[in-house]
Amino acid sequence: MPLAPEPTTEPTRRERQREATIAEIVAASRALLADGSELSLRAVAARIGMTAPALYRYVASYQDLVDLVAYEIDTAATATFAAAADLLPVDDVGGRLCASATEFRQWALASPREFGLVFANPIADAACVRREMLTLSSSGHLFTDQLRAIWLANGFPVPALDDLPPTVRESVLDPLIPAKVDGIAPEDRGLVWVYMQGWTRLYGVVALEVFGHTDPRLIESGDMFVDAVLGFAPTLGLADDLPRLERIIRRRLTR
Amino acid sequence: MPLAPEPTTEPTRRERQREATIAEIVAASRALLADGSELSLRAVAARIGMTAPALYRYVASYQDLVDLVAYEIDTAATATFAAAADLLPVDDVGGRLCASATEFRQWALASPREFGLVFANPIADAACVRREMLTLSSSGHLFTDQLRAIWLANGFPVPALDDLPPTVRESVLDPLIPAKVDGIAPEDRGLVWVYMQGWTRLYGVVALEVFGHTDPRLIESGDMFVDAVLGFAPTLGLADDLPRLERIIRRRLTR
DNA sequence: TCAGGAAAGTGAACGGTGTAAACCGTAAAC
DNA sequence: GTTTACGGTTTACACCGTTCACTTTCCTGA
Repeated sequence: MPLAPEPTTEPTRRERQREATIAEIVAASRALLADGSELSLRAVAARIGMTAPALYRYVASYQDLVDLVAYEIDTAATATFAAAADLLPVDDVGGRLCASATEFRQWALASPREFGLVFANPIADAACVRREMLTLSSSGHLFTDQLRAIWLANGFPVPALDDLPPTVRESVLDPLIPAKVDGIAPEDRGLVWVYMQGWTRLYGVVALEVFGHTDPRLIESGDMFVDAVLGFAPTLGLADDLPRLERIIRRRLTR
Repeated sequence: MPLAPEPTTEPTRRERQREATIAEIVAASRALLADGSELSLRAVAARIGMTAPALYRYVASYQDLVDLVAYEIDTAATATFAAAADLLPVDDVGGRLCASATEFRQWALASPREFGLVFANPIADAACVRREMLTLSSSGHLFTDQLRAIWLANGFPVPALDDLPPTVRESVLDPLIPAKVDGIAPEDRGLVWVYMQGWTRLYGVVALEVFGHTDPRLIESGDMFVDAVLGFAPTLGLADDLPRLERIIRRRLTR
């Protein structure tokens, strides 16, 4: 019986074909979501000229399809968050974070269904596959990277490991969340805790706005979001930059 | 043709019967959710010994049923949040808010589907009925009440109307969100803005935890939640009370 | 008291969903 | 060149929300 195929061998013809079909499935799914249609196996299958049961050759279940699509959407969206930051100079670390956060918010409001798929999909009770999906989420990597850039630039105060609750210390030393911590020395891991605090607040406003559980006029004006971001900025040593950061944020709000 | 029936007339027999059936529908729906089953018209109908189409005599659509159940769940859950506060003396205004907030969090984690129904149900695109549901949400009333109690007790600083962005000023003067503002003088309406900030942060942690998009160990320990609440407490003039408030919160975490 | 009518409930049906099983042709693998 | 396994279809099942036609039941007004 053959061992696992050569790791670095070129993909066989079938494998390439299979990969292409999967890409087609994801593309059709995203197109459906963008159209405002429901994401369903039958709709996806019809769009790529197949019958629904055939999809089970590529996807174990409907939830599996959702996870796959969510992952792809997340990486694609993260690319736009990064692109928003790249419109600013590399040394404007605070501005870049604000730009990405704002782009995140704008994306969420413009694609609430996609946001729901990626960021409001219960992961709690599911198996390890869905858990590891969480740690692979790329948007988390982007924001941790940007946070670290800010910290490297201005050295804002970060809690010492000994000042953290035991469970928090455990979590920042060996995180189960999407975060690029390999480049952060263990004694500086308090930075990850700051990230979690910031992510919680960003997620809070955006989820609140997307689900519409707040005054629509404040969603329209963006004041609630601006306040949330600027309210956290001082924690990152950006207190002196607030007016400038607000301009950066508001510039992205209207487009 | 008869006008609308006398407003204060006692309900006729049919009306009482109808009311009872609606209550039965809600009870069956809540029982389904509590069992972990899916909420469906057919399941609800079967549980109360009816067929699915009969439910349309009481509910206009599935979404309408969801809204109805969500409303009832919200008021029932709010009662438990209030009960948690009532275990503390009336003059411990800060402790009471912490108790209610913690009870809210515990309830959300224990009943994620109910939480999703009430607090993560898109309201944006729907009609006015769903909008007004938002302004009727009772949990918002509880928290605004408790916030006002704190403010009356210790008079923490509140932004002046003139310091608020125009849209925010508009929103706090004539709010479209669940908030009991009738008893708050217009010049003190900055308090409502503080409430929105607090609600945003509370909602953020809880939603993040419920959806599992964070380290499960931090959900288990509750450190993220404690940090979020204590992080906002100073805004409410409770900076000197943090250790005591933390004890109040943690006491409710484990049960 | 009795007829009329509205309200409540049933059954069948339509179009939709995810999913399982049986089946088949074709392309890859030995 | 045979064999195997992959990718696909067809059929079917058990659900779902919703509509329609029909019946039963109960309240009401003359």
